[in-house]
Amino acid sequence: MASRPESDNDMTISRDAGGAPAGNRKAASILAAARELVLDHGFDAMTMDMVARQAPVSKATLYAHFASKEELFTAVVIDEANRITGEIWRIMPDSDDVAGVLRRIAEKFVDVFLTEQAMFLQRAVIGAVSRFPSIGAAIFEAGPKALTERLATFLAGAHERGLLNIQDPMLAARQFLSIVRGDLDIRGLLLPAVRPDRAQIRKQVEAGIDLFLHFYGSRRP
Amino acid sequence: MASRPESDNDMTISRDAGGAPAGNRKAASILAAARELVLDHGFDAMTMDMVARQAPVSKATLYAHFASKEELFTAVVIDEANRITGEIWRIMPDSDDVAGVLRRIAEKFVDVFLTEQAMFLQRAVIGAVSRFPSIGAAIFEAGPKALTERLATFLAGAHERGLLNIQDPMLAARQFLSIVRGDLDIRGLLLPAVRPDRAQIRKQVEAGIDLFLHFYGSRRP
DNA sequence: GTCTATAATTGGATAGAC
DNA sequence: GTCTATCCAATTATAGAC
Repeated sequence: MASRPESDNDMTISRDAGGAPAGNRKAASILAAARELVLDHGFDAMTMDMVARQAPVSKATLYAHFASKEELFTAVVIDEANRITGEIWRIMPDSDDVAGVLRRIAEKFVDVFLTEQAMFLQRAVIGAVSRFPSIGAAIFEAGPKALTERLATFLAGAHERGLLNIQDPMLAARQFLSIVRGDLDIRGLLLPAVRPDRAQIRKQVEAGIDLFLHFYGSRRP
Repeated sequence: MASRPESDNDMTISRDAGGAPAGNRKAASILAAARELVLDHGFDAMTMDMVARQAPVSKATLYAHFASKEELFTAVVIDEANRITGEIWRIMPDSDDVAGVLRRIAEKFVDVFLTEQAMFLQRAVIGAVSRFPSIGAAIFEAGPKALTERLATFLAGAHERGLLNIQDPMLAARQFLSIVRGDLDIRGLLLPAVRPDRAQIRKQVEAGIDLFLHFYGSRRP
């Protein structure tokens, strides 16, 4: 967690063009600092003093931009979730090579969602859900739900073209993502020190695709 | 979360037989209070004052039994994890009715692991892992890892008896549990207010067993 | 808008009497 | 072992000068 690229697609912050004053830069640096601290320490272990020190701004300035710690946390989390899920949206093409598309989706999925960074985010969010349920709902909508629906749409299209035989696309999409995921998410959440084994992940992805296609291949099960 | 049955299998607390004085009852009531508060609020939102008030004991008494908040939290979590996983151990028989066994495992699995209670526990643990990694490791060993290994042993036995065709029992066990789980864990963790749909869960379990057996059934895939 | 300094509260942990 | 009362550090949030 040494260095992390700064978020670049936040809607509330315009780029620092000529006219934009230092205020936006301050807000951006606050958000960047908060992002790093949230990902490293979670909600509770991150203090507003730490944010102010790292930004670096005064606490008064910090509160001038974000009314409370919760609001700052929510801003960080939603921003990050959109950034992460956006990675997968881009590589969801409509091709007749079903196995190839599934492989690319699966590999991108494990690459993006199971990174150390995404794990820190999930840990922070899950730990905060009890107190801020709306954050959990927002993440669920922007993340797993959107991804499953997108995949289900692709699977339904493949079914109509006779490439697959799928009666319930949403169920099949959930199954596919679950198989590919395996226990990687649990391991990542509970064992922060253990680095995942890339070779085993690849093997798990391949085996998952085989299992899925063996059942949903065009021949009627 | 109105009432919750009290834990009854804690090793550090003897039952309140004749000789046992009030000390054990105090410790038990502390643990019960902490358990409820941990499950309802998580580690940080639970304060030692709340525990003392709910036990009800004084804070000094509390600290006489548990040296720190972390120690109390760990005691609660390990105790609860053993209780939950113990539920599944019991119904893992050695039968030739593979589909029946898998169905019973899957149903018990979703029943036990995906209860509101277990979800609160997972939320509390995951939120605390960043600061107390040993807790995450302990839960992982006692929970997912032990269950997967046990299931893998059963699958390997079925393979040797010619009932299934499984080359990698651990991989297959992970796949089976993942399919059955689907996105129920994510939903449970992120959407505490949403009650799971029992009918859909049952359908998901059945579909998962079909998918699994279609590939690993005795005929060579 | 931004800063320094501080208020106000909370919460983990303890002292001393019984 | 248990209680009441309290200490001390940390933390969120704000007041007032510039």
